[in-house]
Amino acid sequence: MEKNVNTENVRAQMRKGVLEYCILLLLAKEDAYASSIISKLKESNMIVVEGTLYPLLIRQKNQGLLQYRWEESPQGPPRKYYAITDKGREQLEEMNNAWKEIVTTIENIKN
Amino acid sequence: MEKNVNTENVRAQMRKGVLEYCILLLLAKEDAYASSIISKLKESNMIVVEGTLYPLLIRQKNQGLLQYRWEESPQGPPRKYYAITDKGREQLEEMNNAWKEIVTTIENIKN
DNA sequence: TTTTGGTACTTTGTCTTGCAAGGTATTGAG
DNA sequence: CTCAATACCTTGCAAGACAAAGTACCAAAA
Repeated sequence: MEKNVNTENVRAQMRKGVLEYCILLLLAKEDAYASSIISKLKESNMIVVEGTLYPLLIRQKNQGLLQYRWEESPQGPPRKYYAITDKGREQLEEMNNAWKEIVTTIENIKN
Repeated sequence: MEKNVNTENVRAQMRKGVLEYCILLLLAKEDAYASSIISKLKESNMIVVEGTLYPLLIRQKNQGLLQYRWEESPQGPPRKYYAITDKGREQLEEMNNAWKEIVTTIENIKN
């Protein structure tokens, strides 16, 4: 079905633009490790895969937006819990504003 | 000013996700040529440059979403007027839905 | 007639980023 | 001691945004 492929592309592209925003939104509420972030985003229809998320988390950590700590898991290997930093919260503020602007812009273009 | 650079990056990334959507929204209202599209988007705070827009229009044309015709200009070289096709309008419908979903998703994540 | 300035379209090269696919490591159950 | 489940990480490819440079057309001034 060509239509479904197309539809997925369209959604995928829009998601990309707000992925980093979503990560910060989630981590602003509570610390989380990569696999749990993927689960949470999936619940919200934001499909992300490991190969996308891990590099993204590392990038945000390198920018000083996130930090992490290791925690034992009840089962399996230890988990890398990410937490948002003060700088991350500042960035999140910027993103909140940027998001509002984009939404407004789209409304404007639609008239 | 590091903050401004960052702010611009944030906005730029979000814009990317909706650029194709904005083009179709504009062309659904009236035909336009590249330079005028850039002007219109600039008015709406959607900064786009030539090197981004031209390949994008060509891509959308190759996908059958747009078609074009040449028109004389009152001054300077002729203009390539783009018009949205039926297929383009279908795609626009998909994008409208995708956009609504994304907005809803962000609201959900914010709680 | 040649130059200049404005308008418009196009291409090239670089850099970033998303993602599929494959890899490594830890733990507990059978 | 293997197997399954859970986690984390890396590599290689492809798409796309953008800066910068290039081409082309037209009209008016020099």
